[in-house]
Amino acid sequence: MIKAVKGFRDILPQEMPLWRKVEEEARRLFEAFGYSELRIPVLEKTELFKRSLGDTSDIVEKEMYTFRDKGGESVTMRPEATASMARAYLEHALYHSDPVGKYFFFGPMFRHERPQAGRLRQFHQLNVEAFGYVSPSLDTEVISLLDTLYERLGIRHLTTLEINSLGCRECRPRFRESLVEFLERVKDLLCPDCQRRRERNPLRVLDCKEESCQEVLRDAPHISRHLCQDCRQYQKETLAYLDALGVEYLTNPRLVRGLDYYTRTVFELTTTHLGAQNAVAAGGRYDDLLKQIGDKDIPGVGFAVGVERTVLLLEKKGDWTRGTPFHCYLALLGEEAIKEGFKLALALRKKGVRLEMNHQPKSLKAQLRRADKIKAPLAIILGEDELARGTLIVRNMKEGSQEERPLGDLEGLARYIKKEVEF
RNA sequence: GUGAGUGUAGCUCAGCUGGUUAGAGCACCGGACUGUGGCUCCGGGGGUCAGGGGUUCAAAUCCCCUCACUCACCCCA
Repeated sequence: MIKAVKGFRDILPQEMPLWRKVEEEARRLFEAFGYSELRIPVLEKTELFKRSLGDTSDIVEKEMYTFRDKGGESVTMRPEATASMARAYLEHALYHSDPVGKYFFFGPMFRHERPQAGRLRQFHQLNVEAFGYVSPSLDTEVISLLDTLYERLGIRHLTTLEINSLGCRECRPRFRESLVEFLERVKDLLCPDCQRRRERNPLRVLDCKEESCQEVLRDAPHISRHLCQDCRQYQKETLAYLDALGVEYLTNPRLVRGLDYYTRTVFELTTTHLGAQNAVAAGGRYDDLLKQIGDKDIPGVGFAVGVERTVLLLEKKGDWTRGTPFHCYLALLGEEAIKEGFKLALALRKKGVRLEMNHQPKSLKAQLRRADKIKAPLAIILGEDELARGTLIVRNMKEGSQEERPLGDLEGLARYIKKEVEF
């Protein structure tokens, strides 16, 4: 048997209601905040991600689905959306029509990692990006949007919002330098993973989970002490806005994001309910990203929500899902009735009645059993006897009562059904 | 890439220290009730016991290899 590719999964009908809930709530909210939907392609030139994420980031180094297309060009299935959205923004020169560009996107991402609970090779993200302004209130808008989304979904209480500032192109290098210096001094005390991180991506040593490392890091340089005056003021204002809005958060000076392009504000929405995976959404400001992939010095801020992980939280909370409910089941007996009934089915369906019928001759018992199984509140029975009388039977499955109605009165029947099942 | 665990029906699982034709519940189909669902009772279909090799008179059961899945490390949404 041919099975799905490892790390790629089907989303079955029974899961769809929760997916729709997330997508619909997100769309409604994003639009309320002034963000417009933008669709980006699955495939991009590999160079885009190398430049934006950083050559030495894990994603670029070992997790991308990269291949040469028939023209010999190296292309990559997007591992994240921010770089693509920035590319689209620049490519279409959208900054000309409006100083601030606010966009959202929903779609699959691809990373070649070993799958485990809450981690897939194809997974979905909802992205929000605001290009054009450097402003604490814009950062706050974006963060409060994420906060509100989870609030609306009823799972904000299962998560924690953590915030930090990574500094800007002025102060971040200085901090990095002093951190590297510090790590050099204590390198023998670090775990083997951190030995590697120390050289590749020193900031990441900060959020190592090893207790021994955290012990050592107690004396490590603090990012907050290295922030320049502007960054310090920026963070202060951002936090003040969040306080004013009543957004609950924790500042975490050890919070570092895995992608290279972040500057100043970074944040993560984490949970303890997803096994080893703790991030359900994350984002931040990236004032140097657009310059790296285009030539425009345009700042941006945004976040990505892990949709699978969000759906898992909804399930954890106990949201239950059910399929599309039927309004009516049509039971037919005898060749003539089947012909006539098929026409009736189409007419009712055109009027919006969610109607199911059988496509194989079956006993009335079997047909009603199915009507019961799919929880249709009404069943219409049309057999040879009714056909001869020019009638049909409408049976109320809950009450067990039924009545005979004229076959020709389509309008009346449709009205009756709508009244009975209230749709 | 590294480590650990698990593979028996569509699903959840039983099958003790090897011993005839491999089981249950749920689900599915049907009958009891020739045209009236749910409840009950009865019956039915569905398995290369993940695959391959080995030990043995005999393997779902013991050993080895492979594969798949899961979880964790790593990384991240």
